[in-house]
Amino acid sequence: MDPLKLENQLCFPLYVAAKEIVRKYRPFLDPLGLTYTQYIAMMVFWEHKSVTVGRLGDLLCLDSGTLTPMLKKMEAAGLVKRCRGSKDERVVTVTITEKGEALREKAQDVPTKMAGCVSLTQEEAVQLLALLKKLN
Amino acid sequence: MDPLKLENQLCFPLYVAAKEIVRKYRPFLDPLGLTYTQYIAMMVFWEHKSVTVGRLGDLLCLDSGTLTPMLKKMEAAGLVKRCRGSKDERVVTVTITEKGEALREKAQDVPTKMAGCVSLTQEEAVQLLALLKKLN
DNA sequence: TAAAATAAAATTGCACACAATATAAATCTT
DNA sequence: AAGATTTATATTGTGTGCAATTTTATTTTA
Repeated sequence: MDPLKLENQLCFPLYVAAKEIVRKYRPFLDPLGLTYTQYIAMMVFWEHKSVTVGRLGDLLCLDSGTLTPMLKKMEAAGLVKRCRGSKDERVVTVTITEKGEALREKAQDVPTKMAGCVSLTQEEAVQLLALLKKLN
Repeated sequence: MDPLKLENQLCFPLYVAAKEIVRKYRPFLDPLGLTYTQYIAMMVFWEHKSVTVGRLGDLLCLDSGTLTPMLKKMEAAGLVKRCRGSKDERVVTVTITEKGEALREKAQDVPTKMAGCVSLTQEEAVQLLALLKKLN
């Protein structure tokens, strides 16, 4: 068993599967005007209404180098507002707008549609989730 | 159970795990002068010596938009050569160089080092692999 | 309290990743 | 065989993703 053979890697199917899932989201997210990364950010906003950039980064495992430009685009799209904190001016708090809230309705059926694209049973999904968590 | 909550997503842990794995490779690949994507490409060259861009794209699930610039960098680094086919001039065949072959020695212990970073048993790894394959 | 250390975002630079389009060559079709 | 179609890469444009650095603000420390 050659450990430097592509087919013997664990990382590679993981890398491919992650890209594949994002790709499968596209047809459902395009009509909403969201990328996958913006979509998971919106999930945070739908749940918390308002979070700092740092907190968002912790939740999404993304740094400011990725988030700052993306949040500016989302602000330009009218989905969120970005405000410097008054108490601590280093902090930027991002808050969902009415338009962002409204998008939630249109996103409602995305998870169901995606579930239809994934050929795993409920049990397998749970198992996969457990293994992925253990990986981190 | 809110299907639009981040914590209820299957995709998100997958997306995070994939990024995390690539991140864990960095300290081992940096000394070789390879990125993760270049590393998996080198695995193909170590195995096949010579492949077309198209075939490489099939194996790595990457398109020419990603491969062409990367292969040019790898050529500039002296790891591979790119040659237009003489029989069919549309085809570009990429061939590993001596230097590319030599890099294999230095990469030899990367899989072992990585295995030390992943907290999965052999059995769990097999299970994960099966679930990921079913996902595609 | 002034200087040093720390912290939060933003910026910069590089490397993907991929859709869409362009280019050029080979193949098919009539 | 000329035109249409298909095929293999390359190019373009947009959007991450992250390390490293910078900027600005806060906190700690001497």
